Amino acid sequence: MKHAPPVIPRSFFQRPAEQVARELLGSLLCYHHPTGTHHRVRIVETEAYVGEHDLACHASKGRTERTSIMFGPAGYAYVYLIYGMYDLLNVVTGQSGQGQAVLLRAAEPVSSFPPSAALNGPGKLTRTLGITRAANGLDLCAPPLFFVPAPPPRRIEQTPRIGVD
DNA sequence: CGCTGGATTCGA
DNA sequence: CGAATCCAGCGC
Repeated sequence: MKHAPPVIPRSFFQRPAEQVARELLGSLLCYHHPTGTHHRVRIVETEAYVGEHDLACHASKGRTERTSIMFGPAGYAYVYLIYGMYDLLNVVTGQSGQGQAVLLRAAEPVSSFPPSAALNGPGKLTRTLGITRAANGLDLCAPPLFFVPAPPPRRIEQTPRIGVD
């Protein structure tokens, strides 16, 4: 017998960042931490960074060592350190060479989390899950870090860009 | 090789 | 509103 693997396939990410950002809402993010613990959270906020013509996108400054992952194939993690204290987690989207990515801005607990667990912010999300730049370049279509399909929220809000001019 | 600023968060 | 704190990117 066959069970459809409960993992969002790479083809899902090989589409425009804006669309992926929207449809990723409600999905579950699973992370098997090296220490053995594993987390499951529900994605509730994302933001699209649409390649070289998007001035807010790191890829717009040209392809460099750091941003090269964003120009690679979709479905991989682009994690980088911001302001020296927070790691932000992105998913590469679109086709190779476009430099698109979707930033995971916030989530909410699915399984039992300590009360102190804060997931409401791109920096706090990665801090709580224990994701660091060591996860940069990871394949997000297979363990230890992957997404599971789940019903989307009833209502989707769209707000202006956050944290950039 | 030194300087600068950033997709954030917290506290006053 | 400003500080905390790291390092990629760029200029000399």
